[in-house]
Amino acid sequence: MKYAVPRGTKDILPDDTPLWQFIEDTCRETFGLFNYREIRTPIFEATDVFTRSIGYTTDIVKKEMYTFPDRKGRSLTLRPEATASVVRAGLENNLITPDNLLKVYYLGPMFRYERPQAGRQRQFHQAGVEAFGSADPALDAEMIQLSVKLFERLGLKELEVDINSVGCKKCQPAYREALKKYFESNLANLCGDCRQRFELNPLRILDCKEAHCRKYIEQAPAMVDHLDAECKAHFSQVVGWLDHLLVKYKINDRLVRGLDYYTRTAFEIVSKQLGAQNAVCGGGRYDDLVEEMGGKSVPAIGFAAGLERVVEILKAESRQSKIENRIGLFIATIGDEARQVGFHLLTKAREKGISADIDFQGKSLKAQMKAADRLGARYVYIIGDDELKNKSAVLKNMGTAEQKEVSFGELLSVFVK
RNA sequence: GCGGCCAUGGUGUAGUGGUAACACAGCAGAUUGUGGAUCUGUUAUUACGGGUUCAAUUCCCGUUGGCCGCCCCA
Repeated sequence: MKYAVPRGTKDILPDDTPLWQFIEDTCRETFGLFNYREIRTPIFEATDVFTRSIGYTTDIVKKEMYTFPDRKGRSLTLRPEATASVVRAGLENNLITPDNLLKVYYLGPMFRYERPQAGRQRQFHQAGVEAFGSADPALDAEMIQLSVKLFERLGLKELEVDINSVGCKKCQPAYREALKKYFESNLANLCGDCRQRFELNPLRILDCKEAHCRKYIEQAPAMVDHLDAECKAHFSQVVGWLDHLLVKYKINDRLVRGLDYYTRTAFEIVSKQLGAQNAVCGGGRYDDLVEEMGGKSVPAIGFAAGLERVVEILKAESRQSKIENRIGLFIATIGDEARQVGFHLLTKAREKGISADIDFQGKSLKAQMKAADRLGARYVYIIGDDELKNKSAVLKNMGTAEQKEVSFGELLSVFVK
């Protein structure tokens, strides 16, 4: 094989596209129900758009971005996620202002240079929403409800919603100190990675899966206990709204997200049906990002769902219900003249909205029938020399094998009714 | 970036140090103008490069890729 897809990318083939289309349609519909409107931003941006928003110390920025100079030497980057792009677009087009509530959604490919693994690719697809202009806890709850509804409509089961609050600029530093103080004495017992995290971002220690680290993590102080009054009130109202909306959730005070811009509410939906990469969706509030990117102070919240992971689950559940791509009519012909007439009828059928096809490989009638069968054609119209004289031919129902004589003129009316 | 496992026709799988087996799919045919059943025939330089050997698909090394885990995240 001379050419192959680049590592970590995949072709989505015709057998799978119906499933993808179902997922995409369901996303659009569900987001629409919650009054989100679609936004489409470029697939690459000036590198700064991502480095400044996602954070210089995150893995994404440090080692996972596809960054390249264009012909004029500008540094561009394939988007590793879409929130930064949406903020940039919203600011540039004056859609994000303190007084305007903006609800947008997006759908599309993202790029991260990582080692491929189950549920992890270098090009992958996300569907996400962002809401700007409100710090209302009800909005946080609505967004979590939206993500749950989305997966419900997609038909996913066995999901768990985890939520936490990571505090804000004011109270998070104190919590970091508290964590450092706690881990300091046990530093020698932690794994090498955690010792690094201790310096760079102690919050991430909470995420460590090493068994011997977990012993210490369990006893570590929780962010929830270190929130300032406002963050605490916000979090309890989010939880209150979730209860009111009957959304099931689990407070997970060890939940930490990997992007630097999150504040207050952080949430994740994980599936028990996936491997190590088990999050189907993650998101949270980012009240400082808009200002950091040059806008006024505008609170915001969003989440993104990983579509490959949804596909993986739906395939495993084989719940895709074989969304078949059948055609309505196949026109089988014998001889050149019949083919010309057949092609004419084919055109008319298509004009009437009937999906239809004809042979292009010079096949025998038998082989044409076989081809029609494989295409799942509901009907085959068989035209030969005799039929040309009578302007009438046999229409065969491929399901029942019934045949009846139908004139050229009547053919389409049979389908219309 | 690190570790483990793996790499045979379109697909899924056998197998052996001496030039590849099976299933399914595909194509062609089994009386002349008709599909889905059956039968027959047909479809592979055994990922790439190098090494050991009289001889490698089978052994060794490297490369590339895949899967799984770490990391990280969706």
